[in-house]
Amino acid sequence: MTEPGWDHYRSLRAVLDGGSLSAAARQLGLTQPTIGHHIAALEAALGVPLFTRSPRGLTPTETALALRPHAEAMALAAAALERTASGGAGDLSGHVRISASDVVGGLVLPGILAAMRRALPGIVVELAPSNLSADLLRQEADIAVRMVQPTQGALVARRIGDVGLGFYATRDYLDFAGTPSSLAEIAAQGVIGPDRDMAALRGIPGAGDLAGCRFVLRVDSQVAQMAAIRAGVGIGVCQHALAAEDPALVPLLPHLFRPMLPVWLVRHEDLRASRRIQAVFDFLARALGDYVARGRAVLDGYSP
Amino acid sequence: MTEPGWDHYRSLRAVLDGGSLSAAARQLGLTQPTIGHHIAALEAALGVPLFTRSPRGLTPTETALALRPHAEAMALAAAALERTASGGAGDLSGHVRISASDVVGGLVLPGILAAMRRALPGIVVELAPSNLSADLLRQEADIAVRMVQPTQGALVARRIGDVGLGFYATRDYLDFAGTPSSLAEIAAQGVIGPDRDMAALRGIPGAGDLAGCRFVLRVDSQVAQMAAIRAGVGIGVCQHALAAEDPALVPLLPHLFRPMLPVWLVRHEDLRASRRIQAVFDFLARALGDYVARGRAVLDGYSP
DNA sequence: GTGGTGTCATTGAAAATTGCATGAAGTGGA
DNA sequence: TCCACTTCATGCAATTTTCAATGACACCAC
Repeated sequence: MTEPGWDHYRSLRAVLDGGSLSAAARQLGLTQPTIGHHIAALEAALGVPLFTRSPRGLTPTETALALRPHAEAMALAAAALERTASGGAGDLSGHVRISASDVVGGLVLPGILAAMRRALPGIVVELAPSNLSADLLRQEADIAVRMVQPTQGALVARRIGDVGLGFYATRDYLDFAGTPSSLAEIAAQGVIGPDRDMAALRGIPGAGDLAGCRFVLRVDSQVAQMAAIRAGVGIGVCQHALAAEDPALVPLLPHLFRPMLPVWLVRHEDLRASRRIQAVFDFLARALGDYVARGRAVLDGYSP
Repeated sequence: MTEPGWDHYRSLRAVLDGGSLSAAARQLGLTQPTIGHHIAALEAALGVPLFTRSPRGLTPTETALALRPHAEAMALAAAALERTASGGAGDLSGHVRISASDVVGGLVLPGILAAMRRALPGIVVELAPSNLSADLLRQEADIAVRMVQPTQGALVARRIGDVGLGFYATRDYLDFAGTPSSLAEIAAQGVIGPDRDMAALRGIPGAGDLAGCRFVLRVDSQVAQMAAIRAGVGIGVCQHALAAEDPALVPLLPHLFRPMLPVWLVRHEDLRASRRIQAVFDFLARALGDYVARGRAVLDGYSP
């Protein structure tokens, strides 16, 4: 048994991903016989078949499925390597992959990234909206914005501050449904809330009140919640700094209901050597700091 | 720029590891010109030099150092893949890599593994003693025994139970130094404790008393602590089930000082498909459960 | 049924990779 | 000073890998 090279693992991953030799060949820019050779070589080295051939593709055997997670891990590491290599690592250009929750990624970061485009013109950002937090250690992103404190040792985390949340609705909606003047009235009137991801609520200190509310619309995507609030569907929860950008939104009882979310900026410890990632990290830290401060100012503006 | 294949990354890693083309070639079973070609190809693809050549090897540039962690991650994933492939994944043979703290790996597991050798004769175990806990997500091990609850999402953890700790010393030592009859006397007489890794103490519930003690010997390795206790250096902390195996060891105040450590068995969520790892996991769970029960019985035996 | 589209397998030729042998150059010890 | 030993670089031959073309088979729509 001669040890197969890493290129063979790449082919294996591509076949597992595409479901056929041809698809894998297209994905890798090779040809179908080449991939076929790779798989055959792997099977010969292992002495076990990895796929059952059929005229409409390859079906992985149990063995191949067991190998899959490791092949995926290799692919992620390779992608991260290529990202790092994309700039000279010494100069400030290349790709940086940022992971953030959907609200942050969809509504907060765009403005910040626009400014970054001017400050760091060589940087190409890949934005990965995701609510999973395991993706940094798996190399799926270089930098992450998180609303919970990271607990893992291999990560470098910087606490940016806290964003305040509050109830908001459009003026139109309130004219139609009435403006509630207590938390009980809000609970009775109903709010826009999460669907299956009730765990999200538990993570928000001070948001216990929400759990007892009647929900008039349930969506897990907070971007969708935000859109629903803006469209006048009802009352919902949103970040103060975000709400302040839309003059149509009216704050409700900002002094009775004031949960706060911590904002953490996280990156892998090993990525210290990359000036590019450091630069992006620092830029995001400053910009998110401004964002957090803006939110605080908005909240202070609602004098009791 | 034509994309380099994964094999080139493997060569890069080997050169970073070995410090020269020749060393890398030896490591990979290739020849020096071949590795030279690979590095040259990578440099051409990146447009940046990765190494400065010298007659006594290659010195990595900053760029190469930035790529290193990702190349290492690929190597770990490849090693994990090969481990998984080593058995048919369907049958119960092949390599399994287990990570555990030094006491567990050095003193507890050997007995268990001896039994496993009979129960699962096809399994080859690689034991990696390490106190770092990040190594599961990095694929450095398939299964880990941990004394803290894992916090990460992608891991499957099973709580085995709690092991009790207590003060022990040899009869010889106590005859010479006197047998303390209170925690204060132990603190005054001095104990064998950790060196720089004081953080280890904080993780042990109920071991706060230790922090105030005078230390007569400081070693971070708990195996070394154990050896020192056995050799009659002084009083030290050790697991009841372990101490019970050595008739020379005498328990001290087992009812006044009784910290407990949780035992967790952890594996990667993705490795569900591997019957081999599942079998080892189950075996370890049972055996460690017995070990924990034995410790409890020992403690109960010390009637007040 | 029939044509179109997808798949994998096989062939032999072209292209790329690898290895061998050698040269040049620096280091350390006698 | 010279020799032994290490390193990397280079040119060329041999091997391996890759590709293009083709055949065979299965499925779906018409």
